[in-house]
Amino acid sequence: MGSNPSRGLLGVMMAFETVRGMRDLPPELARKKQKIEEICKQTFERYGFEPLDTPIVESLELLTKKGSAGEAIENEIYAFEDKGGRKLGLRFDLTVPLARFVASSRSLQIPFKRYQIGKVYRYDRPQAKRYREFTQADADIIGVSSVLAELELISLSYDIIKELRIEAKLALNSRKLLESIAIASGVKRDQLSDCFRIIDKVSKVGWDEIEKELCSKKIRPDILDIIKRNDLEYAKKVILSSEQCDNGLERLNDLLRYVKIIGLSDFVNVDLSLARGLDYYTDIVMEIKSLDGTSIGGGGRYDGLIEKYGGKSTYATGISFGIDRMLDTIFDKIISKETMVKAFVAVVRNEDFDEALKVVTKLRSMGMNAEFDLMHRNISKNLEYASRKGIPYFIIIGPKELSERKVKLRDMKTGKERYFNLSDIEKIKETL
RNA sequence: GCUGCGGUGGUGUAACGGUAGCAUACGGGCCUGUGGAGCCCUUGGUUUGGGUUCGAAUCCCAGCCGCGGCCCCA
Repeated sequence: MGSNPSRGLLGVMMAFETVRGMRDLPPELARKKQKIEEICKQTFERYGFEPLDTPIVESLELLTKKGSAGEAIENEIYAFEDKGGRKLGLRFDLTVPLARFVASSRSLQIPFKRYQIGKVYRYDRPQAKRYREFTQADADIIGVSSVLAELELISLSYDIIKELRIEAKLALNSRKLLESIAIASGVKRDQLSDCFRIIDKVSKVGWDEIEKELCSKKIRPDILDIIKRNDLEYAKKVILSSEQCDNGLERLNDLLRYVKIIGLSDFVNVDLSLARGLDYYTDIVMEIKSLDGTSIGGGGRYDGLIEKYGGKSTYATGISFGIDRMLDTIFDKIISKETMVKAFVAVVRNEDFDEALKVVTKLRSMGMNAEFDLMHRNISKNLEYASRKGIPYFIIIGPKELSERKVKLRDMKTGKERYFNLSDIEKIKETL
């Protein structure tokens, strides 16, 4: 088919489909996605984060600013020119727009805690769980140097994961520490970026494979021995014996101590191989992985980014959740087969239809989600419709009921039926 | 952007190079006011464009889309 409408043999117009890498969500999935977003939003707000809304379109210059996201992601930017010849692009994350906002805000109250849930775009090869348009939920704390900021992020991550009933763990590491270990084991400064990228793949390809890769790039593989142990005490000894000073170890230990205090030690694992791809991370990095290994969120500290966008040097740390990834992993764990519709109103005879209209209007004015038969189908079909759609209550208006100025309310689950007077429909809502 | 595999109604499947069929979903009907059932009926398909052939879902080439890998990442 192709993304343009094509013509079949008889010149008949074929239907459009979504463009490559983008998808429609049918009601069942859209409902779940909304539910996930809602949980994120409520959690963020419970922790005192405020919403920020920024444009999807940014200047290409901002998005490609060197030293921010890294070269690799530049190839993934959806870029285009507008009619005025301005070079623009679609945001590939929510952190860069935030940094722009902060950099250009003169009077931000610190700490600035903001959240944002929105679509982002990356022009890469679509595969399962990889889309060119996807939704992220971001929470960031600006202006705080203490790892208490990271603690907040970890804590809210736990709350979200728990509420979604996803089985996942949070991996934690420090780029500074990793850097110190690398330098101490003979990796040259200009090899760090490559080195980290390779190490980050361990869980995917295994130790032997990355050792080969390191060697092929002429990077000394000694670092692997340290990382393999995944032992902070051992790492400490290695670093202390060299001349690395600001190694991030202390901060990582502080954070772990706090994590223990709030009882999340089981949720958080130190993983010395965690590096993460984006270049703007400077210290603590974290990643949330579900048990099947897919990454559903990640983040870390990016203390240098805001300055790069013309602001003053500012501490910053944040986390971002991949809503679509969560949606794909949850799939049917959140049972939301029921529609938001609470009641369906149907008549037995068409001539009583006006009464149904009045009743449904009344229900809606009370704030109740209600539907009625738009198609004049018979009662049996309507029951079937309501049943399949999972509407919990069915209101029947027939000659028997009307002769007593009543309606019948049927509980679709139990089959129990009760009568209500037409004059006090309000009572229906109270009793549900 | 590079690379391997794939593509039949909405969904799931069948068809030696020779009549595109089945199931399910959707829509309609019956059961004459109580549902997820049953019976009957309708609609709807070979990803697109070329080529080979008397004849292509089937073979060849290209595009599109999907899946996996590289790259990277949510």
